[in-house]
Amino acid sequence: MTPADLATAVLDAVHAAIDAGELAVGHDQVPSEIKVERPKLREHGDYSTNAALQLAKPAGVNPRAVADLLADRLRAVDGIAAVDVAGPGFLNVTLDPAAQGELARSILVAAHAYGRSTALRGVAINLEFISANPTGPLHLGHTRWAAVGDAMARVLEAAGARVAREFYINDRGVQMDRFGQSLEAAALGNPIPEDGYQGAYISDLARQIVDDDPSLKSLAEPDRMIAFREAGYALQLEQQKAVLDSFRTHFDVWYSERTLHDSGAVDRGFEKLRAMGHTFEADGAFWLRTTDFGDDKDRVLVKSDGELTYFASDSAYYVDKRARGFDVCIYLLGADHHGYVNRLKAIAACAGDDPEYNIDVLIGQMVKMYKGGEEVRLSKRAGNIITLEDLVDEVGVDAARYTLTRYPADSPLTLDLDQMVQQTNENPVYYVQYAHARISSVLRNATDLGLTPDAESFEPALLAHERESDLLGALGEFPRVVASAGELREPHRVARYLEELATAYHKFYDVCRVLPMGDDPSTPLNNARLVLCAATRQTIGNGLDLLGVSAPERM
RNA sequence: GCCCCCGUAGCUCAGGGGAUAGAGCACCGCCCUCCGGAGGCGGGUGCGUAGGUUCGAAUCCUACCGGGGGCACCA
Repeated sequence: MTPADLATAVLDAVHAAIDAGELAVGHDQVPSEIKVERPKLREHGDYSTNAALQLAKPAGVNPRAVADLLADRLRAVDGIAAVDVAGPGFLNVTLDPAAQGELARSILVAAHAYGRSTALRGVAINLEFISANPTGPLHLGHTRWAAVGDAMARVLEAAGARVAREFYINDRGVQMDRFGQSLEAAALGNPIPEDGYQGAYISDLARQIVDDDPSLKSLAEPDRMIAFREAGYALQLEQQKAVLDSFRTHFDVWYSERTLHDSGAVDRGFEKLRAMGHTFEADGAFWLRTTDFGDDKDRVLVKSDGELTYFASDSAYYVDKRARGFDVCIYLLGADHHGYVNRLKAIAACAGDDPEYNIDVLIGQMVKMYKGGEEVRLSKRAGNIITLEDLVDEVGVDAARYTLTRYPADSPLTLDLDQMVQQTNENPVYYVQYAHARISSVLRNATDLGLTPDAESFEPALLAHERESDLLGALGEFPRVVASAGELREPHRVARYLEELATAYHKFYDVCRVLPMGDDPSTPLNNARLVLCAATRQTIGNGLDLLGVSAPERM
């Protein structure tokens, strides 16, 4: 019996009690989602629900009275061994060991599908993240979005959504020209312009461009700057793609801002917004009246000199995404963009969409990194940056991805690089991976003994040890964790869950012998525990996969 | 000035209204007669302050204090 099954049973009991006239509430007053959770304390049973506490008020009765009558009905449910009423009116449910152990078998049957759901089936989601300028290497902040964004995509896919990972290339505007000028200056041995890019990678890039085509240096202006700009753009974009590829973050769409303009999407976007009636002209400029929808001021789309603003691109881009068939557009932006949330939502509203559903703007906070007791600055301009590559070189893809995804993206993060390097073995990712490798080892040894987890002859009632029960309880949480991680756009919940699951396994392993001792014959208990091991390995593997972290069989 | 985020153990951080608030690191002990000790077990006067809502608040609301970030016909 899974938590979901139990929630259904509780709900059934509530409705039956109403039908029997024992509860004076309407069926429509019953919450559709009954909360069933794992109590912290063992003596509070396997599961606990506050259903009675919630129903007491509308029923106008003492919560314990409600709990009592629900308890009577639940005791009759198959698989439930005991129901206690505790505290103000909690229902503490203890499952029949067989009903609980059955979960292990069902996990083996579901295999890779365990944890997946259909909550978002049929929903097309556009998930945009990183979206760096193609003017430099990806830094630590981008790395966080790479890890979190990709994990989020995987979690949403696990809920049944169709997800496109999209990278918006900011390849238009004055930053690109500054980039070109910087490369040009470096190639010619001139000082880099004041407002240019100062990083050491600029001279490397300039050298490579000249090596590829020495004739660029002798071009006349403005062709020379443009040539350097374009060559640098191509190389830098290629480099970003390569490094993201090595980070196991694969984008489905690389969307160029230039393309947005060249394809007429901007005109189409304006057309749409004009048709919805939220644009106006004033002071020689063309505006979007975002104040109609909560923005603190209206925004200019076309400046009085005829130039488009960046906001014009944002607007057109959103309309374009929707026109490409996406139901929900999720943006993962850096903290420095938080002022954009309201105006992006206003764009959606101006386009006639529901800003509470069609658009979701998530703000990720900064990553600070300390090395040698001092903060490492992350400025792309300053040059002293930690890049995605640096981080991966030092700690590896698994540790980097895991460490960055185990925290909520909206909380500022401080990492000590020295600590990550020195204490690599202490990193939680190894704790979780170790559990997977440990189980793999047990299963390998089982194979050597001619044993294999057998779901057919599996006797679930044998898994009655406290540590086995705890482990089964942890395994049962996985689908709910994945579902809530998707709903809340918080993939870190999966990582935190895996740490708990790994702990439950290690504790089980410590006191429950899985394989027969010495030359002892294999017993049904050995098989039951092997099935439990296999189910745990499957769940850890599925969870790590959602984070894009490998599940090693040996370490 | 206006807006957003954050204040939880010595440090880094989890905790979507539930019962006695947790983990890792650091520190001190203990556990290998066979499945991986990268493990397990024990050791703690912590929710910034003050109100409010609730049967119940770290969680929701208000004010204040402290830290960070942001305001454009920039990109």
